[in-house]
Amino acid sequence: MPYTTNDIRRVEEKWQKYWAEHKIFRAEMDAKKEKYYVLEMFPYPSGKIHMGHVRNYTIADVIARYKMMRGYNVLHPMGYDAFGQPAENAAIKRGVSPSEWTYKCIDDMRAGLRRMGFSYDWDCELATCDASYYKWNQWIFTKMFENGLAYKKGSPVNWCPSCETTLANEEVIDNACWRCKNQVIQKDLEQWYLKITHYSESLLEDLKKLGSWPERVVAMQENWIGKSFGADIYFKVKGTEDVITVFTTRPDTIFGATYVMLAPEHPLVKKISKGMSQEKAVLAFIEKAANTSKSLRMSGDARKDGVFTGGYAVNPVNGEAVPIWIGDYVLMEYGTGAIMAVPTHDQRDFEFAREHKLPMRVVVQDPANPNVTPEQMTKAFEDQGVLASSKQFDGTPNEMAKQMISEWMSANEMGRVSVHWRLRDWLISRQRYWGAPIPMIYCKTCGIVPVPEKDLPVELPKNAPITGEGGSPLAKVKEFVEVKCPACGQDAHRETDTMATFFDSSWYFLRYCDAHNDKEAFDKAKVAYWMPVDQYIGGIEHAILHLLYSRFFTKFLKDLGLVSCDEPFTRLLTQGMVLKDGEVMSKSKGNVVDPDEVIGKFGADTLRMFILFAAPPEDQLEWNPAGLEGNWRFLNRVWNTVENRYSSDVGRQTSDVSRLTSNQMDAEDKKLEFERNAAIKKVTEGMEGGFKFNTAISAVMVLMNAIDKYISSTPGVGEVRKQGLLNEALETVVLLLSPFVPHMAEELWQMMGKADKSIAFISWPVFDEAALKTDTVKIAAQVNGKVRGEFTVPRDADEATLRSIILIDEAVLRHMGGKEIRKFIVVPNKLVSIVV
RNA sequence: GCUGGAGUGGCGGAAUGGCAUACGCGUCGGUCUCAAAAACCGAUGUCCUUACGGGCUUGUGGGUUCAACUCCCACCUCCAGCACCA
Repeated sequence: MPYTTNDIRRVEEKWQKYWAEHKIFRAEMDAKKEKYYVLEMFPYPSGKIHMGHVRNYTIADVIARYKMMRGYNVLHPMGYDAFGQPAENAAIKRGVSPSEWTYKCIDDMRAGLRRMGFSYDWDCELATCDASYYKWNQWIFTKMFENGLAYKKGSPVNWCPSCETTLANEEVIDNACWRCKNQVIQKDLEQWYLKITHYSESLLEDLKKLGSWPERVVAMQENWIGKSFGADIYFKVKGTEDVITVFTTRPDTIFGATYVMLAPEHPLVKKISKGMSQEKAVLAFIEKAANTSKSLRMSGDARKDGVFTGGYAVNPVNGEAVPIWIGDYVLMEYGTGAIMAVPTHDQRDFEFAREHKLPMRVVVQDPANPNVTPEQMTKAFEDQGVLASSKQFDGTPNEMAKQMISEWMSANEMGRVSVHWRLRDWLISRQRYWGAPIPMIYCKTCGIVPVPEKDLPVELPKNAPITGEGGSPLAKVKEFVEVKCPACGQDAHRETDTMATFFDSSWYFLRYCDAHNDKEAFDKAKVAYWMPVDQYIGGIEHAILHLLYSRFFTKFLKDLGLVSCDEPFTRLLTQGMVLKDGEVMSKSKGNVVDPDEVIGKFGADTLRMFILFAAPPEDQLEWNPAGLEGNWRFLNRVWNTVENRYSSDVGRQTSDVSRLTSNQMDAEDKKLEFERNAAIKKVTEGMEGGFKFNTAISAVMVLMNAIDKYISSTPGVGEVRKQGLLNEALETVVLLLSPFVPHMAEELWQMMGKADKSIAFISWPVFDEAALKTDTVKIAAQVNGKVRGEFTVPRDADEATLRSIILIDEAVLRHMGGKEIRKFIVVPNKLVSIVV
C-alpha cells in the first residue's frame, strides 16, 4: 500500500501522542550523564507558527534528536516571549484583554509546534507573562538596583510617537522604531537604565571565547560596543579657569588643531558665549539643534552646520589660541561632547573648515605628496605619514607619535591616555501595560525603595484601562499606584512603568533549567549542570539586542554567584530567512505559505525534510513546491521499499537471520555494504562538522539509490542471508533519517519489528572503516594537468604497478606524444599525474 | 566610508589543493496504460564534430603549483550590519 495523506495524519498523530504520553523527551538532571542543551529563540506568540519558526525549530529539533541518539542527556525546552505591544494593540482594536489574547495565541502556537513533532520537554514550558515568571524578573531588577546597576536618570531618550513609549538605542534601527518602523524622536524624560556599560570590557573581551559564533555576529557586537583608544586633551578657555576636555583618537595631530568644537548641549557653551556679540546666534543654534530630531541631525548627508561662540581655547601643546565653535556634528553622548578639529586630517573637520573658512595646517605629511599646502588639498589626508610642524615630533611616523605624544602630554598634565565606548546604558522602562511592572516604590521620606522579595511579584492589575492614549495605563489604577512605603510605612506610590520585553528574554534560558521553582529564580546546581547552552539557534536579527543583553545578564548573575559560566551560549547558529519568489515571506506581501496547509497535504515529515534539504541552515531558503514534492516522493520510496520487504514472509523471517559475513559477499553485496557505511560516515560527519543537513540527507538518498539498485539487479537477492544484508541497509536508512523525519522513522522501525521502545532511544549507527576500504579503486590519470584516462587498480598500488597499468593505455600514450616523462606523481588511490 | 559574508549548470546546491557540477528540482526520451496520472528506467554544463574524438567552463584579470572553485595579489558585482562615534 502506498503512503497516503491519510497514512501521514494517522502516523504523525500516533507518534506525537506516544511521545507526549511517555514523556520521551523529559530532561532530568543526571550528573553521571553528559548533558547537551539545545535552545532555539522562543517565539513571540502573535498567532500561529509561520515558516520562519518551522525552519528555526526544525534545525534545533534535528540537533536535539541526533544528540539524544548519541547518548547525551538532552535539554530541549520551549516557551513564549509573551509580553509586548501586539497584545495591547489587539486589546485596543478588539476589546479583548492582552492576557486573554496572549494565552489564546500561545495555545495556537503550541498546537502548531506539536504538529511539527518537535522533541520538547513540555514540562519546562514557560510564558514570560506568567506572574510565576516575571516575579523573578522583578527580583533580578531589585538585585541590579541594590548593586547600582539599575538607576534612574533624566536625559534625552528615544521616543516612538506611534507606540508612545521609550526605546533603547538597540531598538532604534535607521532612526526608526524597530517594531512599528515609525520615525523616532528625542524627548527629555526621567527613565530607568541598566548599567550594561559596567560590563563593556568583558562583553568585548569575552567575544574571543565565542569562536564558533558566526563571525559577522561577533563583528556586529564589537562594532556596537565600539572601544576607541585615544587621549583626552585639556584646552583652557582663554581668560577663564574653565577647561574643555576633548577626546581624540588622533593625538598625533594635536599640533594641527585649528579650532575646538562643542556639542550644542555642552555645559560650557552658554557660559562661553555669555555677553559676546555671538550670544544670540549661539542660543538660536542651541534652540534649533534641540528641536531638530536626532534622525535629521544625524543623517550622514546633512550639511555640517555650526556657529562661533566668540570664545577662544588654548591648545596646551603650543599655547595657541583657537576659536571655540559649536556644531551639530558633535554629539554630547559620545566621548566628552567636545572635539579638537584638525581639518587637514579629518574629513568632517575638513568640510566644516572649508565651509566656514577656518584655518588649516598640515601636520602629517602624505609620503606621495609631502609638500602639499592646505589650499591644494581636496580632501583630508587620513592615512599614514610622518609628522611636520609638530616641534620635537617632526619626522616621527604618525602611528608611533600617537603613543609618544599621549605620554608626553600625560607627563606635562596637558592630557591623558583614555578609552571611550560607543555602548550606552540600556534604557529599560516603558510606558506600557503589557510588561513586567518595575518593582519600585517612591517615598517622600525614603526616596526610591525596591519592593521587598516577600512582596513579589508586583502583579499587573487586570482592570487597567487600555486605550492607546499616552502614558502608562498602570498610572490610572489607583489601587495599584497607592501603597505604603516598605521602609517607613508612610503613604507612597508605585513606579508605573513596565520593563522592556528584552529584559524577559535575557535570562529565560536559565529558568528553563528549573522552570517551576517558586522559591528562587532557579536552582544553582541545576543551572550549573545544564548551562551554558551548547547550541543556540535563531535569527540574525537578534545579533545585537537579545544576544548582548543575555550576555550582560549572565555576567551580572555570575557576579552574584548564581551562575558559573561567563558566556551563556557556546555555539550559535543563525538560520537564514525563508523566501518566496525572492522575497521574505510576510503577511503584508501576501506571499506566506501556511505550514498547516503543507502538513495537511504532505505531512510534517515532508515539510521538515524539504526545509532541511533545500539549503544549508545559514543560507536563505527559497520556497519551492516542486522541491517539496521531490522530498515527498523520496519518503514514499523509502516507505514503500520497507513496507514491501517487511510485509513479505521472507522479509519478516529474515530479521533474525545473521547476514553474510565479509568473505561470503560477492561484489554487489560489498558495494551495498560500502554504500551503507559511507552513508553513516557522511551523515555523522555532516552532523558533527557544522550541521550540514542538506548533504546529510543527500547521503541517505545515495544509499537508498544503492538499495534500489541492489534489489532490482542483484541475482540471488531472494536468498535469506542476502536479505539480512538488505534489511540492515534499510534499518540504517531509517535510523539515519530519524532525526529528520521522526514520525515516519518510528513507524517504519515498528514495522521492522524493532520497536520495543522509541527510536529516539536507539543508538546512532556506527560505520566500519574496513567496509569502506574496497579491494580496488578507481583512479584518474592526468597528462600535463588534464584527465586522459580512468583506471581500476588495486588499493594502495605502488608506482611501479601504476606505471605498468597506465603507460600502456592508448589514450594516455597518445596525449604523451612520445615525449619523455619528467614527473610521475602518485596521489594514492586518487590519481596519477604525468608531466611530459 | 568602515565591518562581515557571498558570486559554481535552466534552478536549489555539492566539492576547501587531487576526476568540477554529488543529491534534488526541472526538461527531454522510454516502459506500463485504451488514455492520462502515478510509478519505474535512461539522458541532461557548453561549443566544434555525421561519428570517433576534441576545445572551453566555478564573477574578472594576474600569480603560486605536476594539479586551483579551493591558496596569494588586484579588481568587479551583490547581500547584510554600522555610520557626522572625534
